[in-house]
Amino acid sequence: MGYWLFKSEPDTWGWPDQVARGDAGEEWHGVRNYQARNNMRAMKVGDRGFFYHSNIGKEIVGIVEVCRESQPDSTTDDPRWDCVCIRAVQPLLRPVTLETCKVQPGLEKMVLINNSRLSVQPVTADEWRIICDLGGLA
DNA sequence: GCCAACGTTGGC
DNA sequence: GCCAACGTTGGC
Repeated sequence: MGYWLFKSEPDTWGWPDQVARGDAGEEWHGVRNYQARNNMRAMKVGDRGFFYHSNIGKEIVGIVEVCRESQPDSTTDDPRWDCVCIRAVQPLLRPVTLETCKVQPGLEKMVLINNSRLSVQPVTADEWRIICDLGGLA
């Protein structure tokens, strides 16, 4: 299974918005960056992702699941852009802040820390486990 | 609110 | 194909 991280400004689309979509999920539209798009194209249904609040909070707040493979982005006619759908799975019991990630052994190489501008990022299985632990999930 | 980093655009 | 200009992102 693949692990990923999705960033969103909570002002625009936050974890509560994502939860409100329920199992139907939400199209992760609006990505206009090739690296981020390529990451989405590599996703499979059932892959897991962290939901990260940028700017406000700067913390990982929840876990999502990819519920549709990448398809054309409905918000543009530009055929270059497509995106997956994700649905909320569960919140972290305790959000994991960027600050925590920066000092946590094992997370030094996280894309979140080294390429903070990439909006859809891969996460390694080790990083996933460490952050779930920090977040209070078994 | 500022600014550094970085990706994209477009002229040549 | 190069590169300068520009816009956006996101931490601080």
